[in-house]
Amino acid sequence: MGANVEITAGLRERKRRETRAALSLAALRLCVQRGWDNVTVDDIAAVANVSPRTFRNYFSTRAEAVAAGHLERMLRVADELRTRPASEPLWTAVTNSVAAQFERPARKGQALDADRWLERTRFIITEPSIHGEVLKASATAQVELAEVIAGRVGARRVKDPYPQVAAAVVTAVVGTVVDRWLRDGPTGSIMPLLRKAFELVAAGFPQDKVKTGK
Amino acid sequence: MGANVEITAGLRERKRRETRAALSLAALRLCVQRGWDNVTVDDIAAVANVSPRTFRNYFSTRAEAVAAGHLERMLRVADELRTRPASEPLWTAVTNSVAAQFERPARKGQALDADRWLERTRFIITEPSIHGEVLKASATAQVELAEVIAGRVGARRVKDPYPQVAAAVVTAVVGTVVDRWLRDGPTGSIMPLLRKAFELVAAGFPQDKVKTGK
DNA sequence: TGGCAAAATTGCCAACATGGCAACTTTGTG
DNA sequence: CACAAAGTTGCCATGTTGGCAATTTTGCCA
Repeated sequence: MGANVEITAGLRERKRRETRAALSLAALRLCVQRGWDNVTVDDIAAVANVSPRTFRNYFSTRAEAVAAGHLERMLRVADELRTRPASEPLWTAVTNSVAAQFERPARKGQALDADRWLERTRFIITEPSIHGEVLKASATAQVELAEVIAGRVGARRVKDPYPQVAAAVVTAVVGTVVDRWLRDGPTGSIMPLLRKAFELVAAGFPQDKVKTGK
Repeated sequence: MGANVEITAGLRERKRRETRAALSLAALRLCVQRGWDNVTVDDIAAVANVSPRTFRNYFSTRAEAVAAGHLERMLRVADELRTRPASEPLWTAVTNSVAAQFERPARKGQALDADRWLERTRFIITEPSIHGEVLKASATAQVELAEVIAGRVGARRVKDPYPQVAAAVVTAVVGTVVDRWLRDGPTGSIMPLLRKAFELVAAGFPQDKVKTGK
């Protein structure tokens, strides 16, 4: 359970997801374009072609709507991790799973997409008004992440703190690295930063003579 | 700079802090007592003896007011860490600093205080409506924590990811441990849980044969 | 000490957000 | 094809949020 919730469709469920996605996207688009303070629920609902009241059936706040994309993304990290070969060391697998969700979508032709992706990611991570919601979304996804990790390392006994703590660390590292990456002009790939950070984690944050790489 | 902001007083500043504290406390008290949904800004302002408009000069949302206590607490963790002997290993120092802020206040006589402290802590960590704000508060304090850690391990070079990542990990571990502690009937001290979690961190989350303690 | 500029408090208020309720539509199924 | 379940919408009462300007308090110095 929990793996691929998307398998089961059913027109009803599908439309629901579409509406939700449309609202979330509309919210993000408008906020990036006009700025957080210049977007109302009515605006979002209008763009998504539903009534303002319906918006509220899907999200209780604008912030939640905007952060929904981030939630999805973090859930995809967990999903990605699930598909990684068990032979891979945990932190390697995690690094790759995260990177897969935070690399620019250079795939489909247009470089325009990459720009917009960056613009949106930056907005989500940067805008103070939604920071709380974003962190909350991460925390939500973290639950699933913990389950995946538990399955991966083999839950030793109930109440083994390992999975929970490891998942929390992953969330923390991702937050820190993405933040840093965005600030220091996100020119290159985020991979090096991610790798370095998880190397630190894997090494237990050595305090002594140990030099960090080169 | 940053160490003890409280040294400098000035009547003005002092009163400001008092008012802020009074509002925050009033908010927390009322919310614990009546439940999140049954408390309005007006109620809080009334208890704190200021106008509702003044409340808004200090906090922009109820959630922020309630989470203010948590922010202070996390800042105290950073302050505490600053006073720890540099000889102490980082994770030991951190464990102690955190524990100092999350142990029940068994000091001053009344066991009543301990109960109320637990009740409030539980509310802050548990109530979904403020979860985002609490996480945000942690993130805010995390900045200071990173500075302290940087000073402690000796910031190698600018952009050294160590302090930021380590601080993020501390925040993550604290969140996870406190959560777990509260759920599993917070009968005893939180220390063992903290210690175990930071041992995991220090060990870099071993995946192989290594048995975790006893 | 008296007086004043800066800071804080407050009232007023318009625009939004939030969520309960009930009417009305759409969807999937037997 | 009829119908129960699920989804959408309008209506609306309460609260929230923050700008503006009037009023009061505070700290300081001549």
